[in-house]
Order: sequence, then structure tokens, then C-alpha cells
Amino acid sequence: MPRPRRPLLTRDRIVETALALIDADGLDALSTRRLAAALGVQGPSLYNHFATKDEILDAVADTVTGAVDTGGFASRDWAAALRDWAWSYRRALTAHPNIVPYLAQGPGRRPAALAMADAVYGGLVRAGWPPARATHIGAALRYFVAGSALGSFARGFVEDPELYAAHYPHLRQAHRLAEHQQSVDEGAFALGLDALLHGLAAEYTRTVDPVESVRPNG
Amino acid sequence: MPRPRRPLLTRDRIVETALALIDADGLDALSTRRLAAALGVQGPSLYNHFATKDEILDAVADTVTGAVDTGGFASRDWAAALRDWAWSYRRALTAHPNIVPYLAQGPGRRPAALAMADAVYGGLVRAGWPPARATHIGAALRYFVAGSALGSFARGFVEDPELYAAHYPHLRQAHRLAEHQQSVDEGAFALGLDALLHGLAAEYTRTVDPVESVRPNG
DNA sequence: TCCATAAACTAGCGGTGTAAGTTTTCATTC
DNA sequence: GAATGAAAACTTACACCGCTAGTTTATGGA
Repeated sequence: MPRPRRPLLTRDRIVETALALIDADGLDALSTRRLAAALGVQGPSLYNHFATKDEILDAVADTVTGAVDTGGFASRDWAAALRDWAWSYRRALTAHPNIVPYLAQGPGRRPAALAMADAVYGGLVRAGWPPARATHIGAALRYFVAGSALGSFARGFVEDPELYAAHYPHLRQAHRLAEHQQSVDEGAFALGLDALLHGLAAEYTRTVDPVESVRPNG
Repeated sequence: MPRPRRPLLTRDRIVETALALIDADGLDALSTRRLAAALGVQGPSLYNHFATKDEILDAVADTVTGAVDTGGFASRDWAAALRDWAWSYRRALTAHPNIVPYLAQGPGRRPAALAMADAVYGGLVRAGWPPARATHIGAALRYFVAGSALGSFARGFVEDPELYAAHYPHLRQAHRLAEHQQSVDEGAFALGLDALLHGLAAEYTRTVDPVESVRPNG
């Protein structure tokens, strides 16, 4: 097949299909040939639109990051904004857990990831946090969210009662964790996030603004 | 070469060499042929000692997890034990960051990982936390530690001032983060862990033991 | 109208995990 | 002590991988 009258591929279509394949079969199962086949095309044709496979993954990762809402930092106090952001971030990642290990390497040069970092850091500094502290807080929350989306805690335990019974006395019920995967993972996230924010609020009153416990935006 | 008089390979030697290669060149760079070459052997010989490559990675991952100290749960109050464990866990993972994405999938059937989960969960329940809460706390801390070790926050930002100057006003200094990688990442971890523990301690007094703020072990 | 570019193709390189079958040595059992 | 089966190396081979190079043809702009 020579050059077609209307292009078969666009960057958007490639990214969209790649994300669908990653969601369905995992990051390792995405090969350029499989992706191309899903697009009705031969493998190397992708290289007319992206220089490397990593560039495709970057675009996929940034699409996922683009769904994160940082609007709270413009309208709410820093603690509420952090909470909204963390939940939105978590929702965006858990919607596509298989791409998380790639995405968690850092923002790199991806626009949506950089815009997110910019909004979070800017919001915290504007609220009065010292720059170094703002960096730490953004990092700590990214650690927590990325870790929570990286892999289900609950599904990390095998559904095999005998495995636990013999040698791990406290884990006798662990084989049942998978049944309640969502509530375990979300409950752990909710608990951890609340604890984190509670601790940060205490730090804020101690070091930033001893008078108001939470300062309105700005 | 037929069967040698003394075996060239042992499981331990394979795991040790695999970990060294992963540390040096990354998880993706570990192939069975490269690993075998480093051991002075042909690729398929590894399959006399491990059924699959994943089995090798499991063994490597469990070696890393084995370095985590959960001794605090036997001797200290739950909050101090959690803190010790989290730092030890982080040290173990950051010593071999390239294996973290694999390891963070969950304990699976790996003995050291299961023993760790058992110790943490058991310690929390013994301290009075309701079982569901103990699960959440263990998960939340694993999220945080794994996220922090998954990839350096600081090194996630490219060292290219021009990238930030144009579009990300608050990230003007981000290109300098890599210089201070360790202090940024450790500072973020310390801040986040303290905040988490602070929040958990508040929850403990509120729901578990309104009298003593921290109960001695048992 | 001409022509550089774009977008598909085919062929192929060196690498991957691992299955299959071979050879020789070791350890055990009669 | 001989026989035997398992163990541990090997070679060969398969299907797949990311990607490069070169080819073909349609498109869009000068």
C-alpha cells in the first residue's frame, strides 16, 4: 500500500488506541506491531508520526495526566485544594493503572504534567508555604498518590488461603482482600490522605501562620 | 560444554548477579542472555535453576525486601515502630530503585514480603487498631514508601532552564532540583511521614484509646 | 506543472524469552 | 561396583520485539 488518499493514522488516533491496549492488556503487552495492527496498519508506519515508542508512551501518559483537575488552587484554601487535587489525581491514575509506572518517573517534558506541577507548587507558595516546603509537600503527595495507583494493595495478595495459614499468622484473612479491593484501596487512600493533611495543617499553624489555622486563598 | 564437575550456577549467584545488573543498567536492560553472560554461561542454562525470568525477578525482589527491619513492632509503641519501619523500608528500596516497580506490585508469594506484611499488620492490631484500620494504615504507608522510591521526584524534572521559563512561571527553579536530589527526596519523605504519623496519632486518640495517647506495646 | 514532503509499504538487523532435545556428570540404589 | 535417573550445562530454533533503510505513490504548495 502506497500513500493513501486520506491518512490512516493521526497522532491522536495512535495515542487513543495505545491507551486502550495498555488498559486492556498491560504496558508490557503494547508492542508497535500490535498497536499498528489494531490501527489497521503495519508496524513501522507509526514512525511516520512518532520518533520512538517512548514518544508514544509520553503522549499517552500526558493524556492521562491531562485529566487531573488543579482548579482548586485558584479558588480554595490550600488544604482543600490539596485534597481535591489528590483525589482527582488518584482518579485519573486508577482509571489507567497500567501506565502508572511509566508516568511516575516524573514530568519530564510532558506539558500536562508540568502544568500540574506548576499549579500545585504555585498554589502552595501563594498560600504562604516557604518554597522548599512547597516542593516537599508536592513531592510527598505525589509519592502517596502514585504509590496508591501503582498497584492495588488488595490485589497484591494471592487468593490462596493455604499460603497464609501456615507461616503468616496475622494474615489468615489476607486471601479475602481481593474481594474488597476497591474499598480497601480507597479506604487506605482516604485514611492516609486525611492523616497527611491533618499533619500538614498542624505544621502550617506551627510554622507559617500561627494565627489563622487556614488562610483563604492568596 | 556438558554438565560440569562443579555446578557453575546456583540460585544465589544468579540472584546476586541479576540484582547487580538491575542496579547498574535498569530493569529493562536485564535479559536472560546478558545475565547468563555475566555468569559465564549461555542463556538457557538459567532455566535449570528458575522456571521463568519472573521467578528470578521474584527472588531478586524478595532479597531486597528481606533487608527491611520490622523489629520495632516487637519492642516499641506502634507509632515509633511505624516510623522505624517506614525509614527502613525506604532505605531498602532506594538502595535498589530499579527493582521498585516490580516489587511494588504487591507481596504475591514472596516470603520476605509476606513476613513484612504480617509483622506490620500484627503489630498494629496488637496495639489496638481495628483490623480494617490496620490494613488501611499498612497500605497507606506502603503507598507512600513505594511512591517515594519509585522514582526520584527531583530527577523527574529535566535540567533545562528554557523548558520552564516560557510556560511554567512557578517552576523557574525546577531545573535545579536535580542538584539537590537527595535532600529534596528525603526532605519530602520526612515531611510526609511526620505528617502521616501525626494524623494517625490524632485518629488513634480519637477512636482507639482516648485516654493514653500512645499505648506501650501489647 | 513540478517537486518536495508525507505516509504507507517491505525487508531485515540484532535482540528477546523460552521450548526442545543432547551430552555428560553426579548421586543414589540394588 | 554397576546401573540408573536426575542435574546442569549445551545448541538449535521459534515467534516476537524496536527500529532502520529504502521504496512507492499521493498530496499540497510554489
